[in-house]
Amino acid sequence: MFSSKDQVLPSYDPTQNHNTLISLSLSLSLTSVITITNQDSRMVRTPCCRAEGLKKGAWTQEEDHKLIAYVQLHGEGGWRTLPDKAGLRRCGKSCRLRWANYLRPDIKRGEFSEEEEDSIIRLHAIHGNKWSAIARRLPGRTDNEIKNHWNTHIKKRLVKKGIDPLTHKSLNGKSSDHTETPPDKSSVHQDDDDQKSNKNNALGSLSARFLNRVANRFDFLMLDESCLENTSFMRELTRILQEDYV
DNA sequence: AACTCACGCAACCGCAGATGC
DNA sequence: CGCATCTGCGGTTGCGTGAGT
Repeated sequence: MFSSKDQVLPSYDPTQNHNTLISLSLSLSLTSVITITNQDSRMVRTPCCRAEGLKKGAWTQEEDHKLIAYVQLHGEGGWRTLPDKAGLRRCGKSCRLRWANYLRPDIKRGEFSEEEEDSIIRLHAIHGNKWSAIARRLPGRTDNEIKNHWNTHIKKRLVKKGIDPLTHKSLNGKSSDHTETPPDKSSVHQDDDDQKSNKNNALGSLSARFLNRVANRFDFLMLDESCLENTSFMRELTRILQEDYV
């Protein structure tokens, strides 16, 4: 049931938030709509790496060794303070990423098998671009790796086969219900403008990120592919959001 | 051999949600 | 309860490399 990621990261249990998620009302989604659409009022956050002189770019062997040694000794977590303690001139975020995507001992390197690719396609049909959710179900593969593989290989292959990688339906235009079709990522910024100028169209042009968040909140309900086919579910969701938003 | 282009992948960035105080 | 900080996630960028000319 648990992926290797969960085993390696005992402090992180993706299932533990479900009760919290259940209690979240759709008004939270409304908040998300407003946040997404109002790019101009985007909150300014302090950069994660305030200190100057922090190294960026490719990691050296020495840095890798330091990070591995530290994590093996102290475990994961405390990424903010880890660089200082481990003697690394790196941002904590960068350390976490390096560990999670490259240094973790359980990471499976090398080409994706056919079975793995099939799983990715199937899981993408259910979860969309929720790479971490997909990664949890593919032991040894990281979300970053899966995301890269999807974008560089699988997506192209599906298009070649005449399958829309976003909807997983035929590109021949058989699908007529666009309410369940996530928007193309390239249209996200344009969509934001549309939403500002036309409130009624807001729901039809939400960003993929927002849809993913909504999907995430319903993750515990969407346990199989039938949910994807369940257009009434999507219509109901749209209706609820519309009621909240308008 | 030199140059350009396309591709793949590691790493970065900015945000949202979780958590701590 | 509200604010600040930390962590995780998805989108994006940019560098290295190999193929093509």
